[in-house]
Amino acid sequence: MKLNPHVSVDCVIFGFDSLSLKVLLIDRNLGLKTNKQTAPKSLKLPGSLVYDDEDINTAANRVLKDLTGLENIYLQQFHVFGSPKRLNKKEDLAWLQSQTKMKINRVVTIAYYSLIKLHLSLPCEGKVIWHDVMNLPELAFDHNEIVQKGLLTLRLELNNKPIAFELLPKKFTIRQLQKLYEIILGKNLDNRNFRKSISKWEHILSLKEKEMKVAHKPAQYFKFDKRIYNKMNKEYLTEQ
Amino acid sequence: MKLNPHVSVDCVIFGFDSLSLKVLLIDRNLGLKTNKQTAPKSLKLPGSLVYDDEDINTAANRVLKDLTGLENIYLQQFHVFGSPKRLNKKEDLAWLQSQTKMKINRVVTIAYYSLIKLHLSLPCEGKVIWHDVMNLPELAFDHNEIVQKGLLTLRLELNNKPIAFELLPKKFTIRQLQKLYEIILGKNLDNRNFRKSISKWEHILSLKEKEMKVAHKPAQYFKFDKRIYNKMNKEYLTEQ
DNA sequence: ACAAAAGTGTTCGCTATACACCCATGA
DNA sequence: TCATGGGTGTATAGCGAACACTTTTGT
Repeated sequence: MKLNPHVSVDCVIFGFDSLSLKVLLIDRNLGLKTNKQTAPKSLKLPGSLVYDDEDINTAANRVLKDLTGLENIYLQQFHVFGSPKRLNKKEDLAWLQSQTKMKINRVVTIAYYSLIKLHLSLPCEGKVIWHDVMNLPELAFDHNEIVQKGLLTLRLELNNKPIAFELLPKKFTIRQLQKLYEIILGKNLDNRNFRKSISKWEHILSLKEKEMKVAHKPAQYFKFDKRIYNKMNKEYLTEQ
Repeated sequence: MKLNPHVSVDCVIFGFDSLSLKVLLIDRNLGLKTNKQTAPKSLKLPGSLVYDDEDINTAANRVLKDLTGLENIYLQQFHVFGSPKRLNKKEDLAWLQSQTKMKINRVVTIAYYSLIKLHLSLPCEGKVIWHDVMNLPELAFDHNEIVQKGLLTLRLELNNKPIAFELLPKKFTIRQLQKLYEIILGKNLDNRNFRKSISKWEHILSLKEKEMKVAHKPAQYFKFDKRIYNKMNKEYLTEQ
């Protein structure tokens, strides 16, 4: 099974820690033996060339699984970056050739975004960097552009698909949900209006459970019910 | 300059003739000398492999220009089709190899959709088929799937971008605009409510001109003003 | 008692929807 | 004069936005 040197996938993996939105980055100098202390960080998105007989979605899932051990994760293609100038930085091309041991001229990359629950402990700790999605440093290739486009896509899809719940723990408070919306949309929301609108969403169920040991009125926990969501959504689509 | 045998672009080119939404197809048996009369139609979307040093957007524009002579046309990437099984039909693979004279294993294709004004006379008449977008016959490769996804994308973007005017003549009637919306959205709209809502769109200007020689009350012509649209849209985006 | 976040209602303007008739023209 | 599509207004329900205070807990 041979890697195709012309087509790759790159994953923008988002996570949410109740305070800010993070993106998973890899330091490609981390494994180097030389200059361990002094080597500058060289951050990039996780990605891979695609195998000759591999579906591109499978390739994106493979990258995600190899890195985090997770499967059946929300993962969606959002844009192709196909400029021949993508590899113009010398160090990027050099790194790619040394990694793959292939001669590489140009790579068209298909960008995916993925949403994972950051509070779960993953087997990739230490090997990866969760960086705040705002104020990213310069990344390899055109990866800054890819993250920006991914964030924009996330923002546009927030109102069409139940993606917020992919980023939150199974039980969450309204405050957490609102904070997540505020970060992704990039604006503050009115707490009363927010509660009012989600109280109409039948796919959000309140649990009996409340927060414990917090120095304020404890918040109610809620959960997302996928079955109800799908049922409602189906009705909505068919009545049009 | 060499074609890259792994990456292609395919274009779903939509047109609107005031009655139905059409898609541009090519009969790849049309040029064959043998069986001129009896050869079955073998329809496909226009597309091309990408040159080694060519940007993918440039490649899509090239396909469009070569076919229609048109430049600066609305053209947008919407999905990548990357299953290794895309070329599973024997006749598809054979045709591709004979066309390109290259050995081809798998091709990842980036699908674009494009909107053109069908009432303009194009240099491709006779060479292409404008087929109603509904009830398409079986197309080559996975091109049926590509058209369906393109149509879905068009539907979703209709409310976010001024794409309807790319399909209409420069001056158009409200009825034409409504008909286009109805076809793309797949449902009937109330004429009074439709007129009411677009009368609020400041980027649609009524012209002095009316229809002539029609056997009913002549309709007012309108035009789309891109400058006003951009101004409004900019204000909308910044005030969020 | 205080700090800190949870939770709760009302008003107003806008928008979506439903619905029926007269008008201008060519044939 | 008839057939054809153009063009018009009103009433209602629901939604989004603005806005301030009380409640519950831990310290």
